[in-house]
Amino acid sequence: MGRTPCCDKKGLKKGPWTPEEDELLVTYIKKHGHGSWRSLPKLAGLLRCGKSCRLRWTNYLRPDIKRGPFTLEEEKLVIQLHAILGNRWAAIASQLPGRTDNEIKNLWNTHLKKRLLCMGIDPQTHKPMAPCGTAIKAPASPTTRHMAQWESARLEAEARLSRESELFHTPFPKKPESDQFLRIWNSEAGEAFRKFKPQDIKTVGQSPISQASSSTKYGSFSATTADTSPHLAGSFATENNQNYETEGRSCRLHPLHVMDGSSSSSSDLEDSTDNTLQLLLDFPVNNDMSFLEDNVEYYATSACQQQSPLSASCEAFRNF
DNA sequence: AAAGGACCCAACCGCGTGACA
DNA sequence: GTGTCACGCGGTTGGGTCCTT
Repeated sequence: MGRTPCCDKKGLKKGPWTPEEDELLVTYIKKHGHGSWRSLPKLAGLLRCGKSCRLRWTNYLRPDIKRGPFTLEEEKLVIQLHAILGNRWAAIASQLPGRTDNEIKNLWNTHLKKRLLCMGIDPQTHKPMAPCGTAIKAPASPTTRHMAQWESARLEAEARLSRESELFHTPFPKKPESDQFLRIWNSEAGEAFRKFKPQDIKTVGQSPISQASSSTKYGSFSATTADTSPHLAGSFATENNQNYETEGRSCRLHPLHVMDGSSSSSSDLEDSTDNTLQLLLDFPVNNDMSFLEDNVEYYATSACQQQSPLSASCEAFRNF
């Protein structure tokens, strides 16, 4: 299957957008929504391809775009998320309201990458670099990998929900971040977790995560998580066990919390899988997600306070 | 003040993939 | 099952701006 051109480029304008073009695009989208990007330029009276219009809108003209320099908190968050997700800018951007993937990509390539290098941190591995300039190689523990995969899948799902709810007619409400987690919880991923039974692992061999993600466009994730998710669920719940208070008080649930794979061996995880998975299944299912309300702040601070694979980047960044 | 290098960032390019006929 | 369309994503580019000499 050959790649099809995004549009017939004959007579189409390229290069910087003029204020007049911006005005045409904004006016049209405000009135009709973007609909099909391919047909939008013609309908809006623009001599641009749909792709160009989409990029201009998503990266610049969207009313919820947050302009101006990144704050220190945002930069820290980008570094932390990059340690988990790598160069998956869209997934990272989904965690920074008002910031675009392009903006974050530029921030990373122009500022953060260099800053980490200057501090002796490998920007790809987020580990201290050996004197020769290469990162000190330490094999990621299964726990680390599993949590990273879970975090990736979670962020992907969240990004998708975010996109779905980002129809123009909605006035871009400023929702508390916890609402996003509530949406996740109510989404297919959360649904799968709520319905998941331990025996499913044995009989089906597929995790709730992979079940949930298999129906999404992010199926490529499910292929990965399917192999590992029993461990993932174990590690997820194991850590949760350390922070979950059953008396109805607040509890922490955050993957970054468990990024230190050295804290538990894989055999420990195997042994505790039944108990911990049960704990996971015992999670509140009545939409009481108050325990996640401090999640965002947790993102911004937790990895820096703990010994995690992120701690090298965070520590160096904090002291920069 | 001028020249040239460094930096920044908006925009483009090409690929991967889901949806659909 | 296959081909096409449409879209989103990550990588790259190039022109404008800033900084240094």
